[in-house]
Amino acid sequence: MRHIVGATRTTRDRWIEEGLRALAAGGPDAVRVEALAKRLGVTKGGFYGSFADRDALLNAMLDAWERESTDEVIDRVEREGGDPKAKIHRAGVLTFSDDRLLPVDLAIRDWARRDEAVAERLRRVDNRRMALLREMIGTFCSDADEVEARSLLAFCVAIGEHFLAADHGDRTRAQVLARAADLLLDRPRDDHGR
Amino acid sequence: MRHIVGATRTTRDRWIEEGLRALAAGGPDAVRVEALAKRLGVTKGGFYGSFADRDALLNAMLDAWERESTDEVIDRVEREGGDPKAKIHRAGVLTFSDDRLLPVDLAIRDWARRDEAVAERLRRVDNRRMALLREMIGTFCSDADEVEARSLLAFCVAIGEHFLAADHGDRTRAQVLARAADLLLDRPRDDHGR
DNA sequence: CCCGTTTTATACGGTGGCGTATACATAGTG
DNA sequence: CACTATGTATACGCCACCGTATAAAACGGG
Repeated sequence: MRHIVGATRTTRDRWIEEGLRALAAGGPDAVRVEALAKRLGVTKGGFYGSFADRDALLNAMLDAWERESTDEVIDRVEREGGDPKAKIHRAGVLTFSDDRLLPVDLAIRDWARRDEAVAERLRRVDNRRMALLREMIGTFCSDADEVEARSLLAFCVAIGEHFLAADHGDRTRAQVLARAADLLLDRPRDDHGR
Repeated sequence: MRHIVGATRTTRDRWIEEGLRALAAGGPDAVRVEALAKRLGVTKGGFYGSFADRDALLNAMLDAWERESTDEVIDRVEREGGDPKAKIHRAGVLTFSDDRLLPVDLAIRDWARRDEAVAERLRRVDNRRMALLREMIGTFCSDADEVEARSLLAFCVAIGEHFLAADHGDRTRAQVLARAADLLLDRPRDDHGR
């Protein structure tokens, strides 16, 4: 029985997609061949035609994620233009507000703490994102050390926010984040560069 | 055959301790009764005398962590005194530089994204830490919204730093963090409060 | 020194997961 | 229409893990 399909996607990609969903929902340990098969409405029979083993799937998932969360996001940000603050915001939105990419991103960050190969991939991705941040913040801040510090802060808050459970009294998290963004993305009062 | 022992610690605590080590090293899925037994030089036979099941151990681990990472840290910070900036730094050091507490803390943050009960505990802990940050930052910054924003930034960087893989060119991570701390913990130039 | 409590070793049944083998189905292509 | 990919179902052996049962050992108080 063919599933609904109608998709041009190869079966391989469907395993990867479902694998990323499982990763997002339960971490790498939740990526189980038989569980994915069930969710795909299939038995695991065909899996080993597309992948040597479970590990090959995990690698393919990381490949797909790496491509999607660098080239595609950066392309879109550059293509749609805007002022630096807007670009940073858009990059943040594309990466960290996407219901699909965000949970995968967070899961991979935790995974990277335990797996050097994953850490290496994450480093590539993060370096590209940091380069983007540096460039944007460099347009209104002339002290290179401060650019680096602000970039790190911006990146850390974009990620750390999701690992933080604290409340903010009357304020919403979004309100506090908006204020934090102002602190980081406004030109320093004493900056005379550019 | 008794092991080395000589410890006054009850067996229950040894399971918890080893459980936290496993949690730190591999996340909640790595907390396996038989694996812990092996590392304790014991078989799992006695485990079910101290705990109803694996889940009871996980809860006991969270209890121990919650107590250790709030009361004990906060007590020490208050007891040893110093100016606000020093206190914040000490709290950070105690929580986030401890080779034992830090990895557990990070693992629990990831865990909390998938388990509401864990998230609830984390919220309690984080709220106490945020209260401390607010208080400290409030001593040199009079705008309540800005205090909240800076506190969030400080907390996010303390955590997010460990989930970030980016490099900083010639600079070390520590150097960039020091500059970031300056940005967050120096009195605003235009603050006339207090 | 003895008895109850606690900790332990061992053995068992059950479950879930991986990877393999094999045979069936369903395209797509000449 | 065959013939060959490719995907699929089913069944198997294997291992890791959970929780239970049971009996032996260690320990501590009377």
